[in-house]
Amino acid sequence: MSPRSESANQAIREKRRTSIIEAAIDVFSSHGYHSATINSIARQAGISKGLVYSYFESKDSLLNSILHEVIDESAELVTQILAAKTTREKVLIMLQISFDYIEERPKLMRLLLGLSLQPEAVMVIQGQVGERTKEMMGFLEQLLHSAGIPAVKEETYLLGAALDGMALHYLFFINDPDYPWQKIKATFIENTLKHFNL
Amino acid sequence: MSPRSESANQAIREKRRTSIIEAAIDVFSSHGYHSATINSIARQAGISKGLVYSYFESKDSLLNSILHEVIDESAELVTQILAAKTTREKVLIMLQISFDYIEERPKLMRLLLGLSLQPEAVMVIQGQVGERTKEMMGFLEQLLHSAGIPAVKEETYLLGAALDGMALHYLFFINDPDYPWQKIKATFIENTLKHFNL
Amino acid sequence: MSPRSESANQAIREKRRTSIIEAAIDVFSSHGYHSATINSIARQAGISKGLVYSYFESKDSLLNSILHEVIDESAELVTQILAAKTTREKVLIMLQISFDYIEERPKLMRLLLGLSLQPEAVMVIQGQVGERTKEMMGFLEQLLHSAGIPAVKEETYLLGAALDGMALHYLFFINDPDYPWQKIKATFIENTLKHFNL
Amino acid sequence: MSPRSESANQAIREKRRTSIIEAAIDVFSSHGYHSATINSIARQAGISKGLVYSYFESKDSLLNSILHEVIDESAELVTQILAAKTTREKVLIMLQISFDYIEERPKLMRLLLGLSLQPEAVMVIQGQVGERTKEMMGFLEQLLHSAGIPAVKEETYLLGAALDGMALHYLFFINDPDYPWQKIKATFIENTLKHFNL
DNA sequence: AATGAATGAGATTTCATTCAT
DNA sequence: GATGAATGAAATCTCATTCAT
Repeated sequence: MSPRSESANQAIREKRRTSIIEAAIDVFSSHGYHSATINSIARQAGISKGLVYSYFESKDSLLNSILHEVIDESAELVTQILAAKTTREKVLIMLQISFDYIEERPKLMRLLLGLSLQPEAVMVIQGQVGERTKEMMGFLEQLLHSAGIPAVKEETYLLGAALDGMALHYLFFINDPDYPWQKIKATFIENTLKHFNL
Repeated sequence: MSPRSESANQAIREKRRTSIIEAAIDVFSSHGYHSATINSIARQAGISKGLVYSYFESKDSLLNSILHEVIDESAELVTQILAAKTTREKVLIMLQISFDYIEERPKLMRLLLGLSLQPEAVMVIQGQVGERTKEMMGFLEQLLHSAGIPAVKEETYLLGAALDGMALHYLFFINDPDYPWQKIKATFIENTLKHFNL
Repeated sequence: MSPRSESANQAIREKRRTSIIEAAIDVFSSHGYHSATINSIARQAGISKGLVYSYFESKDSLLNSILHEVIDESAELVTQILAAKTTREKVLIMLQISFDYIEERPKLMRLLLGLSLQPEAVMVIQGQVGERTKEMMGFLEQLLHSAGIPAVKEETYLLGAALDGMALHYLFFINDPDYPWQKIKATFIENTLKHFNL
Repeated sequence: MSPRSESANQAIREKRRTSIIEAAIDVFSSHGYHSATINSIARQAGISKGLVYSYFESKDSLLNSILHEVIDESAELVTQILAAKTTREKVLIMLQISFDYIEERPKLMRLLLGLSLQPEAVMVIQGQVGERTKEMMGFLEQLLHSAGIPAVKEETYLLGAALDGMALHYLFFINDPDYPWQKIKATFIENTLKHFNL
């Protein structure tokens, strides 16, 4: 029989790549980058460890690829926020998107927060997580500024910190049945709008 | 020469133990628990690898001991807060103590936040960080409750999340000269008191 | 379309086989047998990894085939030498053929010399390189003997060693622009003829 | 009991270092650098593989250390040759030392010859083997020049090649009981002196 | 016949832990 | 009590070989 067609191979590779990345996010997230082993990532993806290296040069490069995907995704989300008309809507959508992200990609979120805590440990990352965070803060500042909020700089940092704190707590308590996430989220949104007089 | 007295020995051991724990917090904090090596901890403490094992059974047990010390320290801090008279004072002192802790023990803080993000990574820890966090939240709830704040549960979680978010950001931005930590802190305190009508 | 004729297929296979062998000599020679990968040999031959295995059972067997080809080639060369009439001519032709071989097949030469230095490295080879060398020495001895050279055995070994040393140096210095290979070669031939009073 | 004294440790380390280097020369020599495994070197040295890494940063660095030792040794030998008075003596001593080296350190010799054949394979080495070879050639040239030999350059290369060829053959045939090494060596010396009219 | 995705044994390297001194 | 030499399990990464297509 003839060999697989070029496009069939492309499809296989694209699918595998995605499944490895998902598996890696999962394992990096729960064990941390260094404790996670390529073997467990491969097992999680249902493949052999050798195959991981056919898709990613190294463990470092695998993490790097994940971060690049994240950054690309983030950029897309920002455009959604900018599409809103009033400031109130912009802030609301921003909050909504943030919480959606936390809820839909908790593992990715945990990975990013974990990496942001160990700048020296994971050399490869270096700027990347920092860059993304700063861009986010810049965007937030612009948003608040356009709403005419005084003391913008401090308020930006405070809002950013509050959002990251929410994410941290969500990840920490999510399996606790007594944790009233929906209510907390609603109260947070309410408090935020009120705080900014929106 | 006469042998060192029993009590002198004890004092030396205690001092050494503390210095190993400090070194471990330092190294665990910057490299992460897994990547930190006993060798580098020993070097940091100015002693030999072998001696670490005369004080702590294993790397796991060293981390465990750190956590116990932290928990004991926390308990002490709580009593300070309870000593205040008015609710406003209690909240103020609580905030002050929290920020002092973040500023004075950034490495410990980073370690704790990192551990809280990776529940599966270090089996031994499991409950401990969680226990401490929950105790903190309970205490916070009690505090807000005594101040007659409505929606106490949500507000407690929100305040806790905000404080952890502040810590996360402090650790992340602390080396950035443009980061206005003092102003942010002041604004946070102001906002919080205002939010609770204190 | 009609299927390719049997003989056309044969021709294609033969050509392919040769191209794989040439690629393998190239890669084995520059990286060493162990470090050479089937992948790079396939790439060098312009085909896929899998196809190499349709021509050769294994990496070992590929090396083996190379050696067999070499041995067959050598045998041919020997007949050329024997065709010469006088001893002087025989020696001259032998030297000429040796140097031609070194110059035209430096990669093969490097491979053979390398293998001869590592008897334990590649089990399969074991005897083969040795056999060939001994045959060569036997032939050389016969040649010198027929020229009435005294102390034939030692002189044979000395001539063989000198030729191998020339090859070794040629391979080592060939990229050095100051290396006067042509002059060295001429002087070697001159010295040799003089040494044997030819 | 008190820990080992500083000097006792020094002695242990020096001895081990030497034994690892000897084992490495042995294994590198017979299997080639790439095929040789750290495990087999460790086994040969009677230690665990981990200990090898306590003495040498990497396999590369182990090879590097061997080469440095070789280069240092070579320099010493050269001084011995220069101590001789007449040219004849110098040449004789040079030959003697060369053959002694081949006979006493056959494994090292095999390693060096093998490395000289694979300049691209063993990156670490890069210049080193080449440097040493060129220095040797330079020294040889000087020696012949001082003896008033015409066509010095070619004769130098020829003598160098002959010596390396002798080494190659010695290593190849040494286990063959019919190989008359002593006679070959004597004839070589005789021929050489005669060739240079010494 | 031809491809390259996939596997897994095996190599290098790291490091928690032990133990002789 | 104190040191660091020594071990070996485990992690990262490579590559010969297989096999579905």
